[in-house]
Amino acid sequence: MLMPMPRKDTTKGPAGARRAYHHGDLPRTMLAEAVRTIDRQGIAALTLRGVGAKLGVSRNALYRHFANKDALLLAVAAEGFRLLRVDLQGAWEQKGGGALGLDAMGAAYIRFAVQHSSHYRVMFGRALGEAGEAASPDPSASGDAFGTLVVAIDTLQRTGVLQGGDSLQLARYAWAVVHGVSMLAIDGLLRTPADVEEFTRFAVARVRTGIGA
Amino acid sequence: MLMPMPRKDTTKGPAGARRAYHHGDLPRTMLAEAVRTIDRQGIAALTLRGVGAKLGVSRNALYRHFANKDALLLAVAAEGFRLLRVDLQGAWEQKGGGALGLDAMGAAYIRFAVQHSSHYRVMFGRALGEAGEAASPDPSASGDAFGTLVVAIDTLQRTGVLQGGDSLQLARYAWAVVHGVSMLAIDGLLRTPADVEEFTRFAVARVRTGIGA
DNA sequence: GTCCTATGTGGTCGATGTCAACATGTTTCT
DNA sequence: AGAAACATGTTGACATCGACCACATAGGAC
Repeated sequence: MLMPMPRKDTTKGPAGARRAYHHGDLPRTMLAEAVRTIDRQGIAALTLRGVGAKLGVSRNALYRHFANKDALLLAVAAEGFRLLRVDLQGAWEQKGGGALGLDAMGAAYIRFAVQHSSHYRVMFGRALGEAGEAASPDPSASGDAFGTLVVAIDTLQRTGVLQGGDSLQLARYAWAVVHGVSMLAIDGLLRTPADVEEFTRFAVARVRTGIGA
Repeated sequence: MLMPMPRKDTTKGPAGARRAYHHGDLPRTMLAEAVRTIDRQGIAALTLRGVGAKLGVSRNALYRHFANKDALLLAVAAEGFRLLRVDLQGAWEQKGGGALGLDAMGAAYIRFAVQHSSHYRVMFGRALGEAGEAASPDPSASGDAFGTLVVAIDTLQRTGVLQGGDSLQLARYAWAVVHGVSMLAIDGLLRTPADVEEFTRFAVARVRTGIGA
């Protein structure tokens, strides 16, 4: 039962592309299953044994691809930051930058948090080792996403769309707002999706006013 | 070893004040110990056995005062919301309300999050049952703290200090900002206390601009 | 074919949350 | 005062979980 994932395409593709030993890219599958579990039952319900079982694989299989449970969560967070960066960048570019681009980034951020709430919770929920320093994904992956925002704001300042001043401070402010809004949305203080959308528009507009666009 | 806490003051105070059966208000002591542990080792390191040991009391003693571990964390969160409400109210009143009062509330919020980061993480970290509905302390205790903010903003609108509009939206916005700033501060993206203070001033000022004071 | 490495499995251990049964201290009722 | 009722703390036991270990198997290198 549970069909050991008949994905045995032993693609002997070009050099070094090692894949499909026994199972067929377990790491990615496990990561996806972890996210799925968190989505449906919460972080607390995530168990290595459970992930293995769902994939028709024995418990310890995971240890060949992740150092431990924290590493798995860390991978979820990293994936989240990567996806977030892509979304932000996409929103910015689709609007061709400018003030509209900044607004779009804000909306995209919040939309990401709502749609990928599992990723988002892991990214910021400190479910990982909360010793806090070495384990934190912020400097590396988060930096990518945050960096996207900094660059955007910096661009707006140089093109005169935004007032001058410390671009890092402004970026931090924008980040704090969208993050705060995301938390409110995820934690259910904004009931309906319509509420979320309306408040998103409200907040994004206030940021523009506050930031001086 | 571990001295069973020689706090046997059998205060037979006035009516009904039941206390000091065996230990001397274990519930409060346990709550404090839980916070202390989280402060020093993180939420993940909080264990019922550990709390019991530190208090010179066997593991299950806790179960006479809390339904389970989640209940203990819930109590921490509830205490946090209570303390936060007091701080916010105090800041508002000390400045005699007005725009200055609102600024003071913002600063007080962030200061609370930084100084009581353990409480704060539990309050918003979803370390509790993340099924999310029944367990959430938001409607009750958080409502108290959030309500303080709503009342303040409503007052400012009626006295003409603040522009009109949906006071609930404005309050949500302010909340989102200070929450976002708090997260940045707690997660170490603002290195020094001076950084935190500076960014707090910056953010509070932007909120005022954005909100239209 | 043989060796090496990558990958998956089962055994086991310690830690943990929780339930049940019991022991002891405190209050209340008569 | 004595008994009954209750509050509080303890020990025993169990299931679950993360993690380590030794072992089995698959795939490629030579």
